[in-house]
Amino acid sequence: MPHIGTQDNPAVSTIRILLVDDHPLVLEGISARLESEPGIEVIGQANNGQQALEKAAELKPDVVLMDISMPVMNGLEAAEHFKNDQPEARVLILSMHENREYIVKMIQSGAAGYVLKDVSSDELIRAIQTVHQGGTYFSAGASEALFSEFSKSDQPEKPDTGLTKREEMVLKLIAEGKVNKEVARALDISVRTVETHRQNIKQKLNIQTAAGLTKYALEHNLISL
Amino acid sequence: MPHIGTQDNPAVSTIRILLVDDHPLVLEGISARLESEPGIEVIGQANNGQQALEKAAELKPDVVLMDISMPVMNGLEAAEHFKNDQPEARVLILSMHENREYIVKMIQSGAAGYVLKDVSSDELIRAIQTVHQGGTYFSAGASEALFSEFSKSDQPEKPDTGLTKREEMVLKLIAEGKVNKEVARALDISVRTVETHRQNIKQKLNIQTAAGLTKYALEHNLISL
DNA sequence: CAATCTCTACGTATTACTACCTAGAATAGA
DNA sequence: TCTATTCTAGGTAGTAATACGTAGAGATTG
Repeated sequence: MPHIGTQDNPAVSTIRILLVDDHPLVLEGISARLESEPGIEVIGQANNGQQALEKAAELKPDVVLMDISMPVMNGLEAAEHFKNDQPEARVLILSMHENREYIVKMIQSGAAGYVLKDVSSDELIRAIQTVHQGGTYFSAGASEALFSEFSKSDQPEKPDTGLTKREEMVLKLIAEGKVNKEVARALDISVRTVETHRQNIKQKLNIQTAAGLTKYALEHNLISL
Repeated sequence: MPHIGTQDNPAVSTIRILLVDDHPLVLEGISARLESEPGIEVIGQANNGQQALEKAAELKPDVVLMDISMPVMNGLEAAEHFKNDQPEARVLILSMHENREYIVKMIQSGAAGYVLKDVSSDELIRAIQTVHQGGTYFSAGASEALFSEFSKSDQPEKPDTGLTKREEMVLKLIAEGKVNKEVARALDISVRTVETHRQNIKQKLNIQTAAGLTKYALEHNLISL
């Protein structure tokens, strides 16, 4: 327990942690490891979300290190409550679920980070420090799960559009909002040629309108917003 | 400067860093600070994205710490190239831009993290360690910018377009690829009215073409892909 | 080398969109 | 209540896009 009036860590204040997990063993293990770390102090433990909220209200932890799956009140609900009732507390999720949905939900519920249980204790400590400083932390597996779609969505599959290069080029320019005349100028070809391309494109893609073309181009990442 | 052949850090291999920034002063400062950190080694520097790619190909850094705004080839483009050409290198963006668009784009371009230039050197080092271990790091400001909408994203915010409800409706239908006649039928109004709406919309948004309208609608979440 | 594909370009007619107006009815706000 | 806004609708003209053709030059390929 913290004492007052004597010399504590001078410059860096200790990060006060509330540990929440329904497995006593996990609780103990992590607690022991964290306690051995200077600058980190485990000020309390809880077995479920309900308890966590109560203890947090009393202890005012800096960081709440919490599991997701728990009885009584799971990490998701608990995170919601933390966001509303005790926004000062930074919630760091410690989970074994690598599921994207989970992670996104946790973020939306206000969690500041998400580490998988397979991380090293060093990494866990780094995560704690990060969220304490206001940052966001995702461990490798989590960030992968979280951003895999995100990042792949850049140029995912270039699914064979059936369009020729030239047609794609024309489509791209049209989708960007250029009129035929401008496209023609840009590609240094006749307006009629552009029209021909345009027609062929629409025929190939079975699209009728200009707006449809733009939508198509966006869907297929020929252009970006 | 690094030496070879003598005792380096034994268990933990050194994190080899390539620093990229177009400001020599920044380069020097960060480099000096990082060099003082055990476990981190600045193996090279570059002034722009182009150089960064070349040097990286040669030096094979673990982490590329890179600015966004640079001449010749900016961080965004460079990150793209890294993703494609040297995916082993983890790209950590060091930027002063707190803009959400920037951050999202960087992630989509394959960056493993994004730290604002106002972070402490301790935090920067933590970020480096994080991305090196495969994690994702966002500093406080960045994660805030990144997830503020995300968290709210239950209803993906509708920024005031200045359009009336009816105009939005028309715009939506147009953006979906409907021609005026279809819009008119859908809303049970005259084609002329749709045309009027269309004109007003274009005037309000300062957009000239139909394709532009679609793009606008997509950008502003009036419709989704 | 003939067949195919791609890119280029034009003709003609029709339809759609655009620009720039006016204007009435309904509604919301000061 | 007066006013501004919104939604409705139209006139007139010009510009752009579409539909449906044809067709030559150049590259690719079986």
